[in-house]
Amino acid sequence: MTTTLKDISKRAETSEATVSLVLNGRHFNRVSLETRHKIESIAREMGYVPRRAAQILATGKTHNIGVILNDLSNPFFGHYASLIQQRLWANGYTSLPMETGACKDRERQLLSWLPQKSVDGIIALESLWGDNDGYHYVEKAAPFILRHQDTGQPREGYSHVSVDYQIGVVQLANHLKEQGWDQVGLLIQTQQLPHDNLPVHPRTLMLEQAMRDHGLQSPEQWWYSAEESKSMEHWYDQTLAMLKAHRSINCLIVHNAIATPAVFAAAQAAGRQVGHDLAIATFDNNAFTPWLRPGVTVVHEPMDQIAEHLVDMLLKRINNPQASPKLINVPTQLIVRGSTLRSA
Amino acid sequence: MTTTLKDISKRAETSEATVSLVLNGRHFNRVSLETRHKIESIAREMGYVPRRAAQILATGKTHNIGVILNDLSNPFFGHYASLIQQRLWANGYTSLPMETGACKDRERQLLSWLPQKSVDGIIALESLWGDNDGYHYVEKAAPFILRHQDTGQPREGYSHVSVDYQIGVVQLANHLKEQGWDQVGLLIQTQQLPHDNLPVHPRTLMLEQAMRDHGLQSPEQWWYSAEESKSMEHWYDQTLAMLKAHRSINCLIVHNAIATPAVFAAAQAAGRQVGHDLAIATFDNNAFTPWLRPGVTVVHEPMDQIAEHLVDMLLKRINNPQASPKLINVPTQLIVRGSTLRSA
DNA sequence: CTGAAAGCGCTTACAG
DNA sequence: CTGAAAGCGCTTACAG
Repeated sequence: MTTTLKDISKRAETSEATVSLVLNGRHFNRVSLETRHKIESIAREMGYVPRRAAQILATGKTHNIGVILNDLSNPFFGHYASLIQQRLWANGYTSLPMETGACKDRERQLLSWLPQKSVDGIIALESLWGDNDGYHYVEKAAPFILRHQDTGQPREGYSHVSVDYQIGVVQLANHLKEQGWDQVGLLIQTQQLPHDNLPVHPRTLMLEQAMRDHGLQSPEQWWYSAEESKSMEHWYDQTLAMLKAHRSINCLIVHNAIATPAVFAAAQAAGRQVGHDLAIATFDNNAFTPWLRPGVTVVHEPMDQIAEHLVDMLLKRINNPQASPKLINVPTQLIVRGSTLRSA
Repeated sequence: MTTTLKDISKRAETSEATVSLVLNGRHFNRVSLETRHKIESIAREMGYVPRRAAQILATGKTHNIGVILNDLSNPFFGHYASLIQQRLWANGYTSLPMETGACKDRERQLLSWLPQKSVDGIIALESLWGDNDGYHYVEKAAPFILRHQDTGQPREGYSHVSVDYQIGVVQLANHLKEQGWDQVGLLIQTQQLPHDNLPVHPRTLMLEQAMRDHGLQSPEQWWYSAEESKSMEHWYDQTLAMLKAHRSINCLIVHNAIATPAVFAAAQAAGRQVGHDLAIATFDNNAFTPWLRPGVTVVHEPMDQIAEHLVDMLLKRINNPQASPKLINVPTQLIVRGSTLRSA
């Protein structure tokens, strides 16, 4: 049916080995120009494409990279998936984006399933926090790089890119204080509904600390589970309720830029005017934050740079597995737009 | 290193064949309960995971599906990637989302590369139109399903889901006419910069026809290449220019919902008020269109339903390759929101 | 109920 | 410069 090495070798009246060498460009002084041209033209003519599975089985290299992320329909992760795929492709690798759906069990399942199945390495975009020890065992099965937002302390046993929200969050608190926005309503995300020993998102902890340091008050906080945070209605309802219950609030900090259109709508419904009597700031810059009116102030992580680091670190690790794990720290940056600027 | 069937068969004192049968659940009355339990417990204990490549080579089935799409960072395609991945997964398949970057050559490359390499079938989300004949040859290599937006005429040689924009576009023209928005500025996307025999997007053609049928004027049109259409600045600049040049325009139709925040901003900059002296409508509903103020009227395609069709048709075709190709027509629907409603 | 054997399509020493 | 051969780790008739 489809053509194989053997087919080509027969027609070229040579051995499979020679065909393999030629087609993989591993003929230096090893194959005569004549047979080489012959093989190449026959391969082209027969439309030969090597069977991946056979190559993988023979070499032990898949040239596949698993990319673990929360949800492809979220443009934040979609953008990362795109950046990573392009960079991997340029290096001869294929990326396999796999969704966890913000489910820790599913993440674990993927993490244990992927390495032995069909990838040479794994990049994980941490969207679930707490219980970091779960990552330890992965590196034993395959090179593993994690992007996370904890403070940049080295973790044992695997490489990681730490996105430093400390910087951006302090810039934000400082900026809000300067502009006189001092009563902050927090719309934050957690992993489940709040209870005793609830895993709080690391950047939320940093934010609270920075606010205390700058004398910002927080009369009210709302917590969202990852599940709820997908519902724009939910953000709208809760924002509206918060603004109605606490007239003193003059600033909203939203965990995720995706939600800002609903938050803007709620502010309008509450009779507030963003930039006049209400500031709004958020995380995770995206395509529309500059274009809402007013534009949305954002603590931004440099996604292009991070994607490059993730890929480059992983490929280095694949080529040199016994090197010790590395940590790269990438600073975030506050982008100030109209939503936190006091207009006259 | 990692455990193989042979390792297990040795420890269980049986043959690889028997181990394979048990671990694949193909023991009916063929393996004794005793050896079966023995094998299962040893496999668990040794943490056995089958090598995919070996299975693929032996069976010829990859259980991978290539999903060809424009750009994962675009939430429209990201959402499709997510829906398709979940449904495939539920059926024991893995999806490989692959970006074309809106490049026809790249698409062609993927289309010829994937089948023989590592997939059992292909789902393509057409984002490049014209030159449809290019798809013919794919089906010969692997089952192939296309989602496209042409009129729902059967195409030869492969199955497809035709998203019927005719319906939604007529509803839109009708609605605009009713509301008295009759001077329409068109912000449309094309594949390259306009010239003689330029491939116009099928739904643009339908829209123009529907507008003529309803007596809507179009004093100005702007065309965007797929490349330009990624730039929000571009949409903003061009919208502003259009509104300034043609004061008579009282309605904008935007090719892609992604751009609407920039279009709204431009309208504001031009001193226009959406819902009062300017209507805005668009295609491809997304998470924020309901939440801009006013909400954005949209011609919507039912993505969940389409994703289900795509996956189900493909799996059927894989299981029954000699069945003749099918066509499913899915209607679009107009969702009316404030952006096209005349407010008092 | 179970095992020996061939085969999937490559790659890679190795021998010449 | 080239070929014969082993091997990657499974599955699947087939024979018993």
